Amino acid sequence: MPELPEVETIVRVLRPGLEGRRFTRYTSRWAKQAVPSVAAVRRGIVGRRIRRLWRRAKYIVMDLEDAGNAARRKRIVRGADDRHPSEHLLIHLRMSGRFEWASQNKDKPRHVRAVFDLDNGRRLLFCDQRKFAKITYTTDLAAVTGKLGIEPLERRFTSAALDRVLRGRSRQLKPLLLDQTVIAGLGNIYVDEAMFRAGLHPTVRSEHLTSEETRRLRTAIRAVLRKAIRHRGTSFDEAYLGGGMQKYLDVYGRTGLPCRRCRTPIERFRIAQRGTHICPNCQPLDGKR
DNA sequence: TGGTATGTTCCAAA
DNA sequence: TTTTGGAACATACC
Repeated sequence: MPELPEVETIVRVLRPGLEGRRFTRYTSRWAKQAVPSVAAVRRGIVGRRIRRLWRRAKYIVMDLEDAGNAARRKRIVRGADDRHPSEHLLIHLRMSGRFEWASQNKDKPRHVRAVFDLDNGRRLLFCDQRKFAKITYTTDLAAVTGKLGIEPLERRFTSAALDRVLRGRSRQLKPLLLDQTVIAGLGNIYVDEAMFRAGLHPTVRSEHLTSEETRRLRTAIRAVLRKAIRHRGTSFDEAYLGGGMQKYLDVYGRTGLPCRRCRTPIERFRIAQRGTHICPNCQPLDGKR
């Protein structure tokens, strides 16, 4: 489910309830979800304060306060300080991970895989129908996130930067845009949406884009992500937050419906095992590419 | 019953 | 070496 805009939305929603709080208890109902292990996550986070909650690509990142006692301090990586905390809890939601605050006057949430208790008595539930999500405790953030590519909403993501990405290899455009080591945070929905906005066919070879097409693609990626964040992401079922972006999708999930721009029916096919949606008229594939 | 799913990773083949 | 395809992970829904 979640791509960059959904993860960003979740971080913004959770931040007031988590920053400054301390974990008092962590229990897991799905051991394989915890990395490196349930015990290691528990040792790493219980008793620790969450200094900051932020997002890197599709990861939810919690910076943990450095340990307060001498025994723990010894274990901390050298150089850790307020600006560069050395201990982190990372959550990757994969296909179906989601957070929910425990509450008595609601139905029991389904697929609860982990429970986090906080020092103010609140309880955060982590649910994950398909059990693909990962909860990682690490003292080496770069070991987890170091291979991720550029953040598409950062200033550094210029047309020139995208141009380098596209020309540095010879791949079909869509699989390249989905590659987290190249651009970090795009998923199947927003890649399809961005390519539609840019008028580009998903199988175009990346190195063949003109500089004008590259500029259009950069603008399209940023616009679609910003719009999705503004609408709090895309919801596909009742489970998720109530984001409203699905109302504004142009191609994803609109197979057979008329293109909003030219009325041509939207087509769906498969690239790299991913359902792919295009308007064949707005996203032509000219011969040589 | 079989096909599908918004993600990632690993392996094999080209 | 790079790119691509397939399977795996695990479950629910249509």
